[in-house]
Amino acid sequence: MERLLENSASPQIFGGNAPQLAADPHAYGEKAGEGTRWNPTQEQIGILEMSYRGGMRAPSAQQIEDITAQLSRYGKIEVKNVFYWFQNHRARDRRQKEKRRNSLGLSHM
Amino acid sequence: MERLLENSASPQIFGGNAPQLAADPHAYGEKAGEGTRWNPTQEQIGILEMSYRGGMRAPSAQQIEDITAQLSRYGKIEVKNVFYWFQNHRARDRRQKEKRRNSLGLSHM
DNA sequence: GCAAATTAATGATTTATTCAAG
DNA sequence: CTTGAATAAATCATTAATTTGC
Repeated sequence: MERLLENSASPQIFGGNAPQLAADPHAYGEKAGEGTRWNPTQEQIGILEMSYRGGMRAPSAQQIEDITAQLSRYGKIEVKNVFYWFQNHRARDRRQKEKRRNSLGLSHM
Repeated sequence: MERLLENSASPQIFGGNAPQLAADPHAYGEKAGEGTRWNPTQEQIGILEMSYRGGMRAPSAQQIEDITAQLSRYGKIEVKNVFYWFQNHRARDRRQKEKRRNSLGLSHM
């Protein structure tokens, strides 16, 4: 499906060099260690969630870099992974809340 | 903060009798079977937001009346509710946007 | 127990918006 | 009115959990 990726959903935070990742199922394992998506460790997830619960929602470029540096202690990670993590977490958190809100009886009348 | 509400924020749209609307937080709900504020249903919110996203920002008196008529299908509502909804929604959007902008330089470590 | 098959989570991309420069 | 900057929403794609048949 060749995503081709024109890097649109990211500010100048990670410089615009979008990674060209392997859409081809055969492409893993052999080569240059590239093409697999970031797979966060438990420590990384823990730190990210603590930050989020502590109120961090849309960290600045600087904050993202700091977090990335901290997380890289526990495994390979890039700035864009942290950026995406917050984006996805916000969106999914919000969707859960909406769901909850709807499930409370608000539909009478 | 004494707003006292000189009906400055409302055009001739609802007949000059600006609803007296409680600048005072305590003023709702207590009185004679009237006075509870509008509590929009999910359908009403959905329609309003669709209108807003469709580009409607400061609807004319006629447009407001049309919308009110449409929304009244889903629950009790008045023209002033619609007028205020747009006013508040514009302001809220603007504020959220500002906040996001600020968060780029903001750090609160 | 163990993989293949299926489903659930979640990382990464694309699309549609927003406000407000110009 | 048009465009720049920056998402958030929606979607796509891949990985992990799990279910299932042996």
